[in-house]
Amino acid sequence: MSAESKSQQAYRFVRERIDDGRYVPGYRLVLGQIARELDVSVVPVREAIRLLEAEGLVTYERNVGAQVALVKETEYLHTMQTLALVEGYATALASGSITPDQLRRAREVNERMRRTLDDFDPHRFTELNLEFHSILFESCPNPHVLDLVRRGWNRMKVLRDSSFSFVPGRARESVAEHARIIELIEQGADELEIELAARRHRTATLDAVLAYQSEHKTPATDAASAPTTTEPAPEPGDAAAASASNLEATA
Amino acid sequence: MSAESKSQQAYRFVRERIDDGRYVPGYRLVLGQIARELDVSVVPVREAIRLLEAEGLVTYERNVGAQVALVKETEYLHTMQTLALVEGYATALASGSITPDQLRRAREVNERMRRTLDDFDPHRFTELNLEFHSILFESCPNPHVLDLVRRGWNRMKVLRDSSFSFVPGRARESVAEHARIIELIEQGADELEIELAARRHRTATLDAVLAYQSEHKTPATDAASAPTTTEPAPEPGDAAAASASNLEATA
DNA sequence: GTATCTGAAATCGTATACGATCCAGTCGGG
DNA sequence: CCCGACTGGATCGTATACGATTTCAGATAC
Repeated sequence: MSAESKSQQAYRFVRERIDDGRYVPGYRLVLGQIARELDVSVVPVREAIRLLEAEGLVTYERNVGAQVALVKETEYLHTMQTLALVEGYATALASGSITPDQLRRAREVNERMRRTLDDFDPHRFTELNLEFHSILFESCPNPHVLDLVRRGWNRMKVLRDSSFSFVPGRARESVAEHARIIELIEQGADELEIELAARRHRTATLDAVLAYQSEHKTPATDAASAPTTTEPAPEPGDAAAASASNLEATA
Repeated sequence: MSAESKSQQAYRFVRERIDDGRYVPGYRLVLGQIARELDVSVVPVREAIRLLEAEGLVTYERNVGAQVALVKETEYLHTMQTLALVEGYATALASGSITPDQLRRAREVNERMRRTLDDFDPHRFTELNLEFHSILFESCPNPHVLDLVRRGWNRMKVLRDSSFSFVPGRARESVAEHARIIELIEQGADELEIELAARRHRTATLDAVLAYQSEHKTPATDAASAPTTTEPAPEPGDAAAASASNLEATA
């Protein structure tokens, strides 16, 4: 009768909360508690948690439990680097079969991004940015690569609260680079050229973030470098609290 | 007391059998049966199966069960393409911090590969090939990328029996390309240059496979195009049988 | 001969139960 | 005062049990 199994239900339940920030990094995921909330038993919840672990969204220790993954600065760097790689490639692969309508939509979204520059809203900008890039690689014929891109974006979501990714002033350049990429695709540039342009676009953001960071807080402390010994993890009670601030513009 | 949990035990049990070919693609994985073999209950087995599903090694359908993933020709192409991408990048990233000892080992392994050419043993060649490439990217500083490379190799293992990947005569070129890559790294070439060389090395193999295939059996039928309706899946009894033949040289 | 129905067997999905493990706080010895 | 052993509570890990779903063989109708 039920369209989805309880383990899938549990997966979506937790996943949703990680994605939108209700479960912040470090939040402890207690099987029994989640099971009670969902009115299911612990077995499907456990299964869901293990899947999330396999995706890298939560960490897990035997007989101890799970928590939303805590990430370090280097983790952010590596994720972004990988995302630059696969997304650039996906964009290049898709460029061969992109439709005029997709190009039109991409231009339009980028135009909307440009218009937000005056009255800047990082949250909105990030949303549009995701939409823009999605359009560019949505006709990528290799589902493997697309899957890797999705993973990269998901990972970035978890990193949202790490406060590494906000760089004021980068947005304007970003819009210009978007325009450049569209231009390359329109004039039927070489796939490798498109790939590298898209990759550089992401790498530039990464560099900007790192530069901004080393400029503003030189010690550049890792967030939660030793999650087991020190305890920066919020307790079950204040999951909703620590979120809702600190938005970013990973453009 | 036990070093590993039963779910991990079950995971390794099945994984091992998929990797070495005892469970061929299409082999039906019955929870209760595996549980009895391992003398555990079905719960940890189920968990293991779902993890394997998340990795793409098995397919799963609700209330029906799991089987070792059946792959099509396009799947092989996409996997190889993705592997070319991430492995090339991993190699380039690692080239910056590669040690003289690693370079020496790589040269030595490639030399061993060259010596097998006269009395060609595809199995041995493939082993050495894996070792060669592993050395090149083992000092890659980005664990994400390395993880993607590992996934790619694992996926290729499942594709082993698909008979797409054997191309006589390609081995010699492969050894030469290996030498070229080492040369580039030694002379401190640009990272992008190394990346593209390593990528082309893989892409060339892919092209060779496709060419060989279209030349020898023009219809180019997909293996098991509709696993649900037609039933090419071997039954539990003959798991050990269909394997042990048909080795490949994915070089 | 083919198509459809039906019931039993096989298999899956999850609730429940209970032992195992970990953690934090307490107590006693040094 | 500090440190190690002890203990209670919380949580995890898995065996077992049972209902739900699928599959398939055999029977029946056409």
